[in-house]
Amino acid sequence: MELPDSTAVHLSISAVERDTGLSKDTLRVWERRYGFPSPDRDAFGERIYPLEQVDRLRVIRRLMDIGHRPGKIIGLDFRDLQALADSSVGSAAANKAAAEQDMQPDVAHLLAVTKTHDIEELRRQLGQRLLRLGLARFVTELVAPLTQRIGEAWSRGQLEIYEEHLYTESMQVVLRNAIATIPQPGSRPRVLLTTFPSEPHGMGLLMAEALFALEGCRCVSLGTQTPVWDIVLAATAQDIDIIALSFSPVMNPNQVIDGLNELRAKLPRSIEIWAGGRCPILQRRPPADVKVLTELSALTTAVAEWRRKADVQA
Amino acid sequence: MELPDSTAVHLSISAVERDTGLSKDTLRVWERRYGFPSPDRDAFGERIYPLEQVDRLRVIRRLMDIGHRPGKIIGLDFRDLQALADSSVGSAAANKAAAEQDMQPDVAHLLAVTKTHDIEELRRQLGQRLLRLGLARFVTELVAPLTQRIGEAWSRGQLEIYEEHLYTESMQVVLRNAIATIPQPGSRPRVLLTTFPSEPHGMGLLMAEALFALEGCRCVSLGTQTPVWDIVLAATAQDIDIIALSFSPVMNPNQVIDGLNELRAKLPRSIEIWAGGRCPILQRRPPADVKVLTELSALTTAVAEWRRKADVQA
DNA sequence: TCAACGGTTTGTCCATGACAAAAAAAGGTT
DNA sequence: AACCTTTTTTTGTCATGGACAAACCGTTGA
Repeated sequence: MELPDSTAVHLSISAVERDTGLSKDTLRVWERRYGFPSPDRDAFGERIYPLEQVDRLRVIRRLMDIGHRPGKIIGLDFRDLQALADSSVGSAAANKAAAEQDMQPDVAHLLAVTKTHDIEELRRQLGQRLLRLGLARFVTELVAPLTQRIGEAWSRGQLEIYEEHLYTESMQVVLRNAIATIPQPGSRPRVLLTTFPSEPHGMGLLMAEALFALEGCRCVSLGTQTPVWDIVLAATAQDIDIIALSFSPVMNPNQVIDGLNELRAKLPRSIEIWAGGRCPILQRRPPADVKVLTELSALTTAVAEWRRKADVQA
Repeated sequence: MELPDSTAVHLSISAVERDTGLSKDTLRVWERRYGFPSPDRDAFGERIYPLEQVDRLRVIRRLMDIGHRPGKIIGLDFRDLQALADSSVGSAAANKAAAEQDMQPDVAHLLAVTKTHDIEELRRQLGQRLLRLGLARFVTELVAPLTQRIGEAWSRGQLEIYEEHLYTESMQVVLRNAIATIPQPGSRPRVLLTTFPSEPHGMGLLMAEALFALEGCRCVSLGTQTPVWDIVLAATAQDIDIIALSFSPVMNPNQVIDGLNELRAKLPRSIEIWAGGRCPILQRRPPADVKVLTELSALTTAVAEWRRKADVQA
């Protein structure tokens, strides 16, 4: 497949912002300070970024999420970045070998199935695993790690966007179906699930909803991308106890922190905020008065703890 | 609820960007040109926006989505804006009277139920209607008009964003469940469903998927917001006959046209593009070689026609 | 009725300067 | 060596003001 015309292999600054998550300001200031990226200019003097530079920016972005600082890594070439990425992923989570060895055979297998584009087969296998493991283990042991692998594979360029979409859609169908079969008791806590406006990924929400529902919580999902103020409105209108928010690694760290602080300030103290998802900033600088769930498996105990506290007060 | 300190009732420029969808550049240039918004400054000389101005910005944004231009409406005060919103929605579609008179009793009833925030009740009633009408009529006669009303009510400010989210989520659950029960034959045409990157609304896709599936088509949904190039990749990889795209009224007309042309250019002639949804530009200036479905009900006959053509060629 | 055309509106881009907050480095004490 | 405090460096975001293409609007002429 060919890409003949030059417009196709260059991206505008706003396209790069969208694709990398780096703001226009940041892109310009990096160019000024570090000399990278070094976009060409079109006939109007506007920046146009070659695809290879955008790819490199994505890797840099990913390394920064792990904790590296731009000044140190921005000069490295693609090969060094890739090597650093591979090694850092290991050391950061202390699971170097885990990448291939510890990966559940099931996870590896399903990752492979995803790459074959055979959706029927993928969906069938997912359904099978669901029945075998039960919903709780299905979510914590398979969906969570598999989704993470898919994300990693995508950001390494090993997976096309549409393949990721196919996976997400299939998995959503399976999860939603499973959730629908759980009877909804009117029990406490009442949980509101959603994401911030800049977070379009809904998979984390579904995983959380499944686990909350299994614990007998009353779930109210708003879907993705709800403005902060509307989260407040919905929480009060629906008599909510816990607001569960999901964050993916691609979210702008500042928006995460600002949003959480703003939400906390506008919300009555009695409503708790729980934040989950594989977003680095949450672990590095968790805001006060927000419960950060590092692992999905922590959700069950957290609910139990909430109930104990509620009983004491009552 | 009190918000005593000044930081709480003011938002930074990035917070306003997040909440209104207006870029920082736009916010600054409006201030320069029109004198609105007119944010205060904090101790460091940075803009801080009072909540009331943010609310007004949101209304302006809504009106612009309908087709108004900022220069004309930005000077109006809140009351005038509200009035304009009311009248515009009606006159634009030339269905002023229709708004209340022609509305199916069911649609009106469910709109009312949505406003009560009682999701269980809403979901129960939807399920009931689904059984009574059957999926095809449920989609064309109830979901489509109801979704439209909800959108209108929202743009008139009669419905909060979170109420719209609640409706969307409930309806999606019902529709997805219904779709899951349809057996999937391996039959032609194979249909790929998705939206362009700037179109986050997935309801139209679900409605279309339901109808396609009922016609015995093989549906492959990518969910929302797939880049054009990935649509091409997916279509070829999945051996697709028809690409079905959904557009809501809020989509930027240029992006609609540009995207469709780009897609058409990159796609083999044998793959058809069908575009649906209540997007004005589609009817005013439909691009060549793209089938525009004005009404959902036209989908059934369109599929029949496609099959006839396919038979002739075979 | 429609198409072509000039004027206006509007969003986005650019360059450069500034500065607070976070991180790292340096220094001093137990 | 371990720990706290202070300085220095790094880094992202904000501000200003100028520029311009593309979209839009109203008008003219066929």
